[in-house]
Amino acid sequence: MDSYNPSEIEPKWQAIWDKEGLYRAVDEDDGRPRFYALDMFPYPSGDLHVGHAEAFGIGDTLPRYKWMRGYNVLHPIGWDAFGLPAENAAIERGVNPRQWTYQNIDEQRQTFKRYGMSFDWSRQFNTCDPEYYRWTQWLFLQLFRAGLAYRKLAPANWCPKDQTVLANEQVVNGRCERCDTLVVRRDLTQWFFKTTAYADRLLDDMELLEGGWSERVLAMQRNWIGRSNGAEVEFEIAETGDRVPVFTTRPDTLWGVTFFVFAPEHPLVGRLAETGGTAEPVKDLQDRLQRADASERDGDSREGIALGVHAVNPVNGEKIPCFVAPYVLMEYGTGAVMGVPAHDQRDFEFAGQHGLEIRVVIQPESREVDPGEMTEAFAHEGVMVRSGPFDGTRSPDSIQAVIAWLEEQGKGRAATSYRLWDWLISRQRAWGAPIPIVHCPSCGEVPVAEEDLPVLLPDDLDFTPHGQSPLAKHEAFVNVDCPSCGGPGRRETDTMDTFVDSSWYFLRYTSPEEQSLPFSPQGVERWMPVDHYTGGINHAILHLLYARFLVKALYDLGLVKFLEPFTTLLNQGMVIWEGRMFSKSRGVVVEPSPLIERWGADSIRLAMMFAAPVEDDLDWATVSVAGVHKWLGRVWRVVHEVASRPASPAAADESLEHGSGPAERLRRAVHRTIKEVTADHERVAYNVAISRLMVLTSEVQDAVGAGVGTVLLREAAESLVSLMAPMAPHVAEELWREALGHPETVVFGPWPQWDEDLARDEEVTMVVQVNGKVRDRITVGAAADEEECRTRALASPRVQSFLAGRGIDQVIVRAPKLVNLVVRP
RNA sequence: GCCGGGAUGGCGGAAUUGGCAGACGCACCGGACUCAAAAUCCGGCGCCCGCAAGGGCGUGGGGGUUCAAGUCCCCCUCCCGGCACCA
Repeated sequence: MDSYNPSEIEPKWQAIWDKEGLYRAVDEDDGRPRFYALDMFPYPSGDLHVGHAEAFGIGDTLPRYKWMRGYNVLHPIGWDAFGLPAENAAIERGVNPRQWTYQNIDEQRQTFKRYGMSFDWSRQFNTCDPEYYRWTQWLFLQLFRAGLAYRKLAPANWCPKDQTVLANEQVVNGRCERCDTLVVRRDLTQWFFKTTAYADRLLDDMELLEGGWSERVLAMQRNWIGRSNGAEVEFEIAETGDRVPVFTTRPDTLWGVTFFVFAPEHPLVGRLAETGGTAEPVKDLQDRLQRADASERDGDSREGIALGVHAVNPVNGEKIPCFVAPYVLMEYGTGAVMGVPAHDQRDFEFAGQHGLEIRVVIQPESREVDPGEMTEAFAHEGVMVRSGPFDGTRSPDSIQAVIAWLEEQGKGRAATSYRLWDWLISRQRAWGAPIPIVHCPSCGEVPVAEEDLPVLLPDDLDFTPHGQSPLAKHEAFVNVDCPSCGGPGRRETDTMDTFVDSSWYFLRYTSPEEQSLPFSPQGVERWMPVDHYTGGINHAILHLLYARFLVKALYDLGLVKFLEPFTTLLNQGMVIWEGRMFSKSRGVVVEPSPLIERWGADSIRLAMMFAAPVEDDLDWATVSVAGVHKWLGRVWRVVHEVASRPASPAAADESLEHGSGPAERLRRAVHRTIKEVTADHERVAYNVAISRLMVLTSEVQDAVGAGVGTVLLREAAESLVSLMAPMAPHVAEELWREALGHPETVVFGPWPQWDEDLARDEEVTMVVQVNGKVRDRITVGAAADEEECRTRALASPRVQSFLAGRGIDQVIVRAPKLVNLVVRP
C-alpha cells in the first residue's frame, strides 16, 4: 500500500471523470428523478481564492449526494463575464477586455477542475458571448414591449471614478460599491426596468419561499421593498387652489395636523414661494442643497422656511402654514407631508424649532398628555380625541375606519408606499450588452428587430472614460438606419447593468444550445425551478431580487410557468481573513494552488466544511487543513488494511455478530452513522457529518485491532467511503475503485442503507437523577421497560446514598434513558 | 428606532423532540517510537475545592414554568446583519 498522496490520485480521477462524462445532466427522461443544483456563477476577475473554494466546495457536495441517491442532476457552470474590471484593465493596461476575460476564464476553469468540481462542462457559457447577450437583448425587447422597460430623466447616482451611473443598490453609504468613491447626483436620461410594478408580488410571493430561504434573506428582501400601508390625503393650497396629496401611515392623526411641509425639490415649491413672497430665501435653500453632496446633508437638521402660503386640512377645513424643509424627501411618498408634531418625532422637533402649535389627538388611557410638558412626540396607542366623528375611538385600531371615512367623504384613499425603486439598468460603459434601441428623430425609441439581434459590440473601441459609453465615440456603431422608417438614426449607446445578464442565466443552462429562443420551453419545463441554489449572502438582495423580478415578468409574458426561480437557497458564509473578506482588488487573497499542491483538493474542501456550519462566516485562521488531512490519512490506511485482509470464514463473522463484542459494536456504529450522516447531508450539516465520520473511522480502527471478521469490516469501510464521497470525491473514488475493488464509480452510489434496528443501540446508558442531578449511570437493555428501569435505579447503592432515607415523592421514568427520583429536601 | 439572526471551554463548534452539556477538531500539556527531528501512535485537557475518592459550580445577565431548561415563557445586556429624516 502506498501512502495517501493526493497529488497523484486527484489529477488521475479528474481525467477519468472527464473522459467518462459522469457529470453530464441527462435531458431525456431516464427514469431518475431530476435535481437542479446551481452555484452562483463567478465573475472571472483573475484566479480563484479560497473564498471560492469554500463556496464551490459546499455547492459541489449536495449534487454529488443526490447523484448517489439516484437523481439525474443538473449542475452547470458558466461565467458572469461582462463588467467593469475587464474594462478597467483595458483602460489601465491597454489590453482587450475580451481577451482579458477569456484568459481569466481559462485560468478559473483549470482551477475548478483541480478542485474536482462536478460541473457539466458541456453547458458552460459566458454572458459576454454574442450567443448569450443576443438573448439578454431579446429579453430587454420583450420587457420594452410589455411597458416594463422605459427611459426617463431622473436624478442618478454618478460615480466620478468609474464614469458611470450606478443603481441605487450599488451605492453603499453614499459611495460606489465597487471603488468606494463618493457618488454625486446627476440628472440623466436613463433606462429603467419597472420593478415597482412587481413590488407587491415580490413581497407576497415570499410566502412560497418560507422554509426554503433563510429568515435573514427574506427579512433583507422585505426591508428592501419596504412596503408601508396607509392613506393618501389631498390638501388644497388656500391661495392657489393647487391640490397636493400626502402619504401617511397615520391617518388617525389627521386632526392633529398643524402645518404642512414640502420637500425642497417639490415641483410646486417655486411657484408657491412666488405667491407667498418668499421666492428668494427658498431659492437660496434649494441652491445650497443642490450643491451639497448627498452625504453632506445634515440628517438631523430641522431647518425650514415658511412659504407664506397655507394648506387646508380636508378633515376640518383649518388653514395651516406651509413650509419647505430638507427633512422631507422628494424620493419617498409624494414629496410633501402633513405635520403632526404631537405624534411624530420629526414633526415635533420641527414644531419646536419654528414655534408651531402641538395638538394632542391621541390620548393614552392612563394619563393626560399636556402639549406644554411634552419632551417628545407621543407615538403609542391611545384614544382619539379632538377628532370630530372619531372621538373616543381606539388608535391605531381606528386607522382602517378613518380610511373608510376619508374614501366616503372623497378626501383620501387607502394607499401603499414602497421603498423600492425602479431598477436603473443603463450603464455608460462598453463592456456590457448593448441596449437594442435606435433613436430616430421621427419615430422616437425604436426597438431593433429581433432577427437583427445581437447588436454586436465592436472590437475596436477607445476605452478612455469621458462620461459617455466608449460606444458613443464609435461612429460605425452609432450611425444606423431607423428600423421603422429607414431614416438616419442613432443607436443607443448605454449598455445593460450586468445584473441583467445574471437575472436569467439559470434558464439558459437548461438548453444552452437553443437557437431560436433564450431557453427552450422543454428545457425549462424539465429542470426549473432550481431545486438548490448556493451562493454568498452578499447577493441576498440585488441579484436575487432582480432574478425574481425577471421570472415574474416572464411568467406574465407566458414564457415560464413558475413564479419563483429558486426553491431553496443556501447562503454560505464568507471567508474572512485578518478581519476582511477576500478580495483581489484589495490584495486580500490566499491562492488555492499552493494549498492544492501541498494538501490536495479533498483536504481543502473538507477543512472548510468542517470548520463551521456552511452558513456561518469562516475565519481562515481557524481552518485546519492539516487536521482533516491527518484524518484522510487514517481513512486511507484503515480502508487499505481492511481491503487487504484475507477473507475470514463466514462463521467467524457470524459468531461475532451476536452479543456485545467488538463486532456487534462496529455493526451498530456503522448503521447509526449511516442514518445520522444521511440526515446531515439532507440538512447540509457537513461539519457534523465529518465529525461523525471521524468517529466511525476510529471505530473501524478499533475493530481491526479487536480482530473483527472481514465481512463486517468491509461493510464498515465501504460505508465510510460512500458517506464521505460527496465531500472528498477523489480519495473516496480511489478507495472505492482501487482499494475496495469496485469496477464502477462511487459517484452514482449506491448510497448505503441502514437497518433501523441496528441503528438503535442494543444497550443504553441510563441516567439516574436525584432531584434532577445525575447520581449514577447504569447500563440497561434498549428494550428495558419502565418497571425495570425503576427497579434498577432504586437498587443502585450510589443512588441510595443520596436518598439518605428520605421519602421519595415522585419517580419520573423515561425508559430506557432516564430515571429521576424526586425527594423532599 | 424598526426588522431578522445570535451569545456554549483557550479557539472553531456539537447537543434532530425539554432528559448525560462540551461530540469532533484545533491549540496546549504529558508519554511512546527516534541518535535527533518530522511523521505516526497513546493519554490528559470547562471552572473551583481535594493527594484521591468525591463534591460544588457551569451554556451572556435576571426572573419564571417544569420532576428536569443550552433548548419553553417574560425582562435585560451585548454582538452580527438589513432598513432608516421612509412620513
